[in-house]
Amino acid sequence: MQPPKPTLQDVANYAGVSTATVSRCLNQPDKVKAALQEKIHQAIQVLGYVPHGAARALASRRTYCIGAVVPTIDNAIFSEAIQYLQRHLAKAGYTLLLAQSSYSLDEELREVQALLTQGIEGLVLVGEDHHPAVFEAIQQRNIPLVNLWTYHPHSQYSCIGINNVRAGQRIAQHLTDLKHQHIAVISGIIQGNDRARERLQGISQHLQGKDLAFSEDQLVECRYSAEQGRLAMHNLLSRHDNLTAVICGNDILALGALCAARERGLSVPQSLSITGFDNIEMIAVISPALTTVNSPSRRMGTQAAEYLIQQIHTPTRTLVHHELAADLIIRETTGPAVNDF
Amino acid sequence: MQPPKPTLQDVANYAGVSTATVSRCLNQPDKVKAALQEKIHQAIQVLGYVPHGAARALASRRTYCIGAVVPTIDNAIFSEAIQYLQRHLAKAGYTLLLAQSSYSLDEELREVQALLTQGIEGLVLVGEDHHPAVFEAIQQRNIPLVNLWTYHPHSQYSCIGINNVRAGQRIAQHLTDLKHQHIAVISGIIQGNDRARERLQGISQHLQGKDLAFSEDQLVECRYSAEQGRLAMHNLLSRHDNLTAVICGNDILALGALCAARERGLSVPQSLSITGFDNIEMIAVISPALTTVNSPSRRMGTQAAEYLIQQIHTPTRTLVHHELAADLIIRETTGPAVNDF
DNA sequence: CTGAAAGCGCTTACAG
DNA sequence: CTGAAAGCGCTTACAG
Repeated sequence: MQPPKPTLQDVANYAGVSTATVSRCLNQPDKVKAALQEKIHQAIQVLGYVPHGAARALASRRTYCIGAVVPTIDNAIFSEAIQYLQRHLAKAGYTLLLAQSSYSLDEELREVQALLTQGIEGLVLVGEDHHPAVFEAIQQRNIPLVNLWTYHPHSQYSCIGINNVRAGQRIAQHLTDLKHQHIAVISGIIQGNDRARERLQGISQHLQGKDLAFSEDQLVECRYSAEQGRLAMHNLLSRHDNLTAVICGNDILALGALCAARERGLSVPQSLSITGFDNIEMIAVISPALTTVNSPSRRMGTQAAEYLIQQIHTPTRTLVHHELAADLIIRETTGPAVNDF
Repeated sequence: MQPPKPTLQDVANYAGVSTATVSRCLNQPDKVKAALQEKIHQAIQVLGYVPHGAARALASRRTYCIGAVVPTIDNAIFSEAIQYLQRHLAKAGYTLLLAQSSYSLDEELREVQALLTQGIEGLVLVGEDHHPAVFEAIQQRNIPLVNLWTYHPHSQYSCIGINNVRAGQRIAQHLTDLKHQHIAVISGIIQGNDRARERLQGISQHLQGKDLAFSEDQLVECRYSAEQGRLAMHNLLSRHDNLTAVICGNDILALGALCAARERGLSVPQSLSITGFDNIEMIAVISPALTTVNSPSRRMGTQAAEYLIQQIHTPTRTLVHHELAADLIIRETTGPAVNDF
């Protein structure tokens, strides 16, 4: 039924040359006479030859694979970044190996080890916090690493991302500028998520700077889903009757919060302001359009690819600390506080 | 600086055993004495040994890799399916290799060839239409294949998906049941997208069955983005002043269409009904909540994993044709037609 | 239960 | 420009 898959040896035999020549024809065509190339390509065509990647990788000590592990692919900002990362890597002849950590650092470590086994030549992770064994393994193999969505100018690892503390401060400031004094937060799970932690820190710092208390009962942590955001909002609203603004950890959460406000007959932004984070495409076209902070996902993907490719091509392991803008995008869900209690 | 990465040989030397024993210890631990296992694991620990996947794949002729190529990862239905596919494969010890085709069959072929080079043992694609060379290559290597999002009971390839023609009919029928007579369609690009083509076909068939004309000027094709949907809607609305319903190719397009209707002061569903497709999470929590058709992405991902794993474990190449329900989900964007012209 | 040895399918100095 | 041959790091009958 199935003829065993042809090997490079088969191609060589068919074309009447050595395997070395076929290999060169594939990898360094300029070193092979045109006439032979012709013959060889014909043989490849006829036999339906497809190179054996593992054999090639073993012999050449190159895999042309880059690994990435993101918390989840099922979040527009990550899938966008991945899309651009992959596209950019492909242009340079690299393949992206993608894994998910589900926001668990232990899971991330396991995925990194699997990627290492696959022979990745570069790695992109999300955030600054990782299992120590990740750093060890990467360093031992001298593999370039870049952390996305985080910016720490003095980190000993490369990063391309945003200043999350500042982003948190900025969104909080937008609200205090509007005279809000009773502000709550719906955050993603902080555990294992340094971006969420730092944003919350920024919010908390800003509020304290304004002499506004920010205590535990003004915070709800939940998974990033619309339904969770909706429940969290109901929760907050029934615990506090004086809230005028709610900061959400991402846009999906904010959409759920918006839904809850609607269910309670609270108009946004007249009686309640709501903010998101990420600026995913669709929140601009809904009504009311969501005030949010832009997450430059595509640029992160593209720049991560550029950095890694450059690092692979040059032996020097120079770090990069690149801060991208996290612009506040004011739309329709935030307005002046109504402090009529 | 960097000690060269340790090989299995190094581990064997350090533990004072042969490479065969280390290999067995890793792959068939029950065949190795506990005392030796202890020693070997210690050696692995100390040396920081990570197996060389390419060498293993070459020697064992197994990669434990499954390939998938989807049009784009940046679409919730595909990323959800991929997420579940990956999770399920991981449980069985398989790694997912993911690629994107950008809705191009030629690009899909290139990606499949790259995956073949990587040594995939199974393949999942989206849709029924693929480059002939894809089928040839897959067949020559006797690799199990499953097509997602499509259901054709007599296809010579396995499929797990929905009946797109029927789904199109159903959504059109929902509208004609509501007495709509002037219906337009905003579809994704049909070229290279058999799902979109078949859904459109279903819509068109149903309308013709009701003696409702469906001509070219009632159709706009565009990329799947909110902004494109918005523009398409404005386009349709300025060309036709009697439209009472618009069927959109997916939820994102529908969100854009909803935005355009709002911009023109048309209330939905009072003066215009709008439908989506896919049932992505967030469209349930916005207002008005979108009427749509459910796309069982997660189940497709899970079932594809199950099928491929089973096919890899058994030599028989039995086909599966699995139809999943594409339920119509009626929410707030559809209502009775106002035929007051 | 363990080891010696062949071999998986390529690439790459080296020699010509 | 081309070929013979070694070797990449594993696995797996085979023998003991």
